[in-house]
Amino acid sequence: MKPPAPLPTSDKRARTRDQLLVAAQQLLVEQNAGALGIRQIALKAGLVHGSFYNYYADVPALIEDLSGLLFASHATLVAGLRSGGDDLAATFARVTRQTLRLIPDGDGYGRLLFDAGLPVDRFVSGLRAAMGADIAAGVRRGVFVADDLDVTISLVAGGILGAAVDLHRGALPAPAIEPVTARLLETLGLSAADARRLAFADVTFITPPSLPLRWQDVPAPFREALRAS
Amino acid sequence: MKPPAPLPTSDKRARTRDQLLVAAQQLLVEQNAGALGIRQIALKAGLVHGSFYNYYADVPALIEDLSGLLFASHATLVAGLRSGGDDLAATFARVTRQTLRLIPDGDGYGRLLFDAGLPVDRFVSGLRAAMGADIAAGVRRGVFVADDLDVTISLVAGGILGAAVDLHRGALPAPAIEPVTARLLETLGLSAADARRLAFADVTFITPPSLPLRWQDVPAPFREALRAS
DNA sequence: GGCCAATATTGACACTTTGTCATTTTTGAC
DNA sequence: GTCAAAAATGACAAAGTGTCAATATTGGCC
Repeated sequence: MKPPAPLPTSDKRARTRDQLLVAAQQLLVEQNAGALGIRQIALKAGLVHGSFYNYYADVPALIEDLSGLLFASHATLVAGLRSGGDDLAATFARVTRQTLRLIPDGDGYGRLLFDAGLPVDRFVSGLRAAMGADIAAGVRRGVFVADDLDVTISLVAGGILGAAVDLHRGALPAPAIEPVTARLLETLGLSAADARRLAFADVTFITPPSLPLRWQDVPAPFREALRAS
Repeated sequence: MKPPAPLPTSDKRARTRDQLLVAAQQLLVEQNAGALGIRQIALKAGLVHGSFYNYYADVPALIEDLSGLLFASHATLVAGLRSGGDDLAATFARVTRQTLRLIPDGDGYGRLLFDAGLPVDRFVSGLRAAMGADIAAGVRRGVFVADDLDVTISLVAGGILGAAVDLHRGALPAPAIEPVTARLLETLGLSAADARRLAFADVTFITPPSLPLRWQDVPAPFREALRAS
């Protein structure tokens, strides 16, 4: 079987692995991660099942890489939002709003995160770490007030996750994103007025990367820093 | 209903199914749900793998039942706490504290919920529903204040989940449970002083059911109401 | 205690999937 | 254009899944 021609190119390895990841994401639209099979993924990616093992040891290994890719993709987005200015409260509001906006009527971020059975540990702990650092910095500068920092971080990170889950389920409508952001800012010690002002401020949102995600679309510095495995 | 049949009155069926659930819980101490095999579970329960199919269609079906059992077990616990009194704020504090106490140094509730790869959807949405009803009732009675009920419920439910995750990971120490409870009560509109008083009140905790869980240990009314499929 | 139908268990079977690997094909640097 | 390294292939052994007719067990009834 044969012949299709020699393809152009350079990093064949990276491209083939992305093909596997793309195939997995397509299958995850209709299946749970637990139901994915090596044969299935490989065929969808245009490979014979034996070739899968050139890239991953087994399906969980691919799933973990996909989960890392999802996190890297979000981290890239956040980095873009963060570079806007150095007002920590305003940055928090921007990041929170844009993150929550990814969920509801979506290209499928919500499904990937909450319904597909991916391990979201890395995502959640990464979110907590990044946000924890920002909140701690805000407290040091006097922008935020928190008598018990760890408790505040848990509640704020949990609140964002809870809102995301509810947005995905339809238990919260999309217009609730700004009120949620405002109340989180209050939890961080801002006055109700300031919280509202920041949460409802006009902002231009960065367009998020569309699915399916590919490592090749992740800027190189992030790719190297975050592709753990 | 079966019109023509001498009905079995034994609980052998229920006992064997509980054996399968127990075997699965034992295996989940060291394995992910995705890695469980029918043969493995059945052998551990003292059966041949073919017998498994008398009880569940496949492993995901058992896992779902286990997830329902976990929720039923918690719901039973909460019902016991709730019957204490009709002060909604005090009840909220009791339920939150006892729920969070299950997680950290545990018989394994934390692992089962957060690490074993069980689908926690039912648990999370059940928590949200029960808590949402209580919060709404509290708002109606003037015990709680919430301008946007859905937002408040999302943030409070998410906060509890977030704290549970962090307790399980060790990012929050067990003594943080009461401060977390206090801040959640503030989110519900109580004054800082009232929140602290309720969150730190002396209470006698009900001892939770120990693992492994069995449907036979769930009181009959809850068993019937919650054993979905 | 012993009988009997309903029910549970068994083990063998066909089928699917996984993981390995020697071989063939493709790639891209020279 | 050549060639060593890298990737893809397909056939295989091993393991798991799901089915089912046959066998064993259970508990109600006398």
